[in-house]
Amino acid sequence: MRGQRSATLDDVARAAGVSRATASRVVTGQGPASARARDRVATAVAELGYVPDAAARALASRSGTRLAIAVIGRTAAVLGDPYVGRVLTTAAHIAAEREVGVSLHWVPLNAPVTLAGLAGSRGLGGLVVVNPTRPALETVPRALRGRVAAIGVGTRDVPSFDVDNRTGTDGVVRHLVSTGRRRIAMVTGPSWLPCGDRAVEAYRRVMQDCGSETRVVAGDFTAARGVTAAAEIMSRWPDTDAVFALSDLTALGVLDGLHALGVQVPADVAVAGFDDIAFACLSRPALTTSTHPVEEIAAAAARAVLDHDGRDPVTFFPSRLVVRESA
Amino acid sequence: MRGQRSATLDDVARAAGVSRATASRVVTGQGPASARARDRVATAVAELGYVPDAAARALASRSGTRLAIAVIGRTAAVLGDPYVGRVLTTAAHIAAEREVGVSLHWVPLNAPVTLAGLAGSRGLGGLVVVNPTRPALETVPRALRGRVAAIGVGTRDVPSFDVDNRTGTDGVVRHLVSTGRRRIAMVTGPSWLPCGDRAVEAYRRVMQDCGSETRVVAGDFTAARGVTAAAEIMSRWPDTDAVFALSDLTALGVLDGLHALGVQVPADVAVAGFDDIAFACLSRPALTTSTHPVEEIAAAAARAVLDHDGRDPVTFFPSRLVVRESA
DNA sequence: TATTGCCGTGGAAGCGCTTCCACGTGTGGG
DNA sequence: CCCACACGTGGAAGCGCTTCCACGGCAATA
Repeated sequence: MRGQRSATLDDVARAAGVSRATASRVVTGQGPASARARDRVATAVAELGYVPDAAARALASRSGTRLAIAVIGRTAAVLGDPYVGRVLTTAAHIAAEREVGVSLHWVPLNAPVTLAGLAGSRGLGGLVVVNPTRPALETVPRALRGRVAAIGVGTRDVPSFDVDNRTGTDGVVRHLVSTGRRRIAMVTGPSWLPCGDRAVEAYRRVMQDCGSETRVVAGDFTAARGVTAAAEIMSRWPDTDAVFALSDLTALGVLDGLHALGVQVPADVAVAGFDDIAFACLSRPALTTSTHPVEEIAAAAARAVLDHDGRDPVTFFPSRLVVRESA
Repeated sequence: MRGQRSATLDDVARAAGVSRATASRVVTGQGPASARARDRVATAVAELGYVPDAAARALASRSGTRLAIAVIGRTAAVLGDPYVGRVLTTAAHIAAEREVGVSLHWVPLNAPVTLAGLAGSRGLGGLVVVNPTRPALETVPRALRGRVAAIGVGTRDVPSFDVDNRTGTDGVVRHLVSTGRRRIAMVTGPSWLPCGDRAVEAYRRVMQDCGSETRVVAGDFTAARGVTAAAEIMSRWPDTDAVFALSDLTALGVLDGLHALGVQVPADVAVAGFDDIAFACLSRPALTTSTHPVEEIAAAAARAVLDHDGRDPVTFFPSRLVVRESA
């Protein structure tokens, strides 16, 4: 068992009988190196169990070797959300392809911890901000601009990637109308997330087209809120015949809340969600919803920051209606 | 608008009219500094928008400022699993308390990418390995030993934290027995995860105690597997009157598969899961299960590596039976 | 007034790595 | 046979930061 100190590149170079410069070239695979040198260094690396120091490497090469994901949100709940899990999974994949690490940051809303501190910019290859708010985005250090992308919100400040929840909502609500529903309530997302506005707008338009009043209650994308929202809606508008929630989690909660109220779904009230999460097809009745290609979106964002390409400011990914039993 | 290069500590020192050493002391808050110096440096920092470079800091101070979470698993699915999301949430919190970052790594089973490469040890304050396999654990660089903890598996190699799924399973299966079930099938976890062994053992013991045969099929903690497992069980042992799955996700899938087969739950077959995930109470019928204090476990593991305390090698957290409608 | 002690400070030495540059070598063409 | 040109190599200069150490100035003590 060797001493405490872990092996450095100098140790490797010495063991291999070459200079540190040569050892570095071999280890990184950059620059010329004779077969002989390559061999000896490789042997030494294996023998000493050498692992390059990420910090030193980042410092010397002044290049990013890390993809940071910052999740903005009011509570810890956001990280428990399957949505974030899918984003992280995807990011981890893209990062693995590029051989960069992923760092994860949870930024509370109205955070004293800003994205600036988070970044510690050297060694940061790119930053993907999930559900950014404008103030949060403004704390991104200047040096990083151009290596930042947003997902979950369409903003023009940085390249953004999001699902097209305008047409998605349109599709769902029209489906409800086409099955004879007219008194349709909507549970939105949290008010600090502007992405819901486009959806609400789409909903209003359809309601207007068929001469119905709008029934909007604020949500927060959680299942718990769905339960209370169901009660709220049925007490404010007892003749409601359909509920559309901008999140499957919430829709599932609505299903539960309605069940507790003794309301039959879809016989009495139809329920539809948005996202098409894995559980959507496991609920009873199975949830009608609209897809949300989270993986595609996250991959696009991760690639955008890592490749540093100057893309269109906002990209919307299409959402597709999935009709199951609940509506 | 200042030049491209972001401000360094030298810039701050110059602007404040002090030496770099003093500036460093003020910024880190370590070491003596006069009120005057503190003031001037603080002003300069604010003015220049200075952000310390994490890499350089880690390199110079040779101290860890990052908590790494490595998730071991066969497919990307593991990261989509709510379990991992909860672990990450918790880790992010603990890390935020300690003012360290979190990095996330997905390590495929039989990974060419080992935990060694992941670590790039400098700047790593600790490593929590989720669902470690012994080979994976062996790739952890020596320098890191003592700053590594495992969760999701009880291993003696490093401090480990896991739910006590032996007594948890015992509780669930005895509950099934107490409600008159005798022909109970079990869907296990993935075979590469040794943690399931203790659970299977507990199940076998109860079955033996009441003179029933064991009916075990291998699972993988996914809902999809639950659907196929239900079909498999009902065709192999048509008289089965209860199914216990070691994961709620799988149990939910079993519910779905049984429904497709026209089997009534719990009338014909009782179903129970393990984990008590959020969706457990949203399914119809609501799922009977046993708790899994993921947050507590993850917090304990994160604290253990960050505080570098020499705790007991294996800690099991108790699981509590939650009876709902499905069993 | 001379001596001891302490505190705030700046100089300088690295942390482990990448990369520029200059320096031999060995090859091909003139 | 000599010059040009590659190519592989080692020396050395940093990357931005922390921290050791020695130094000067001040107040407290003799």
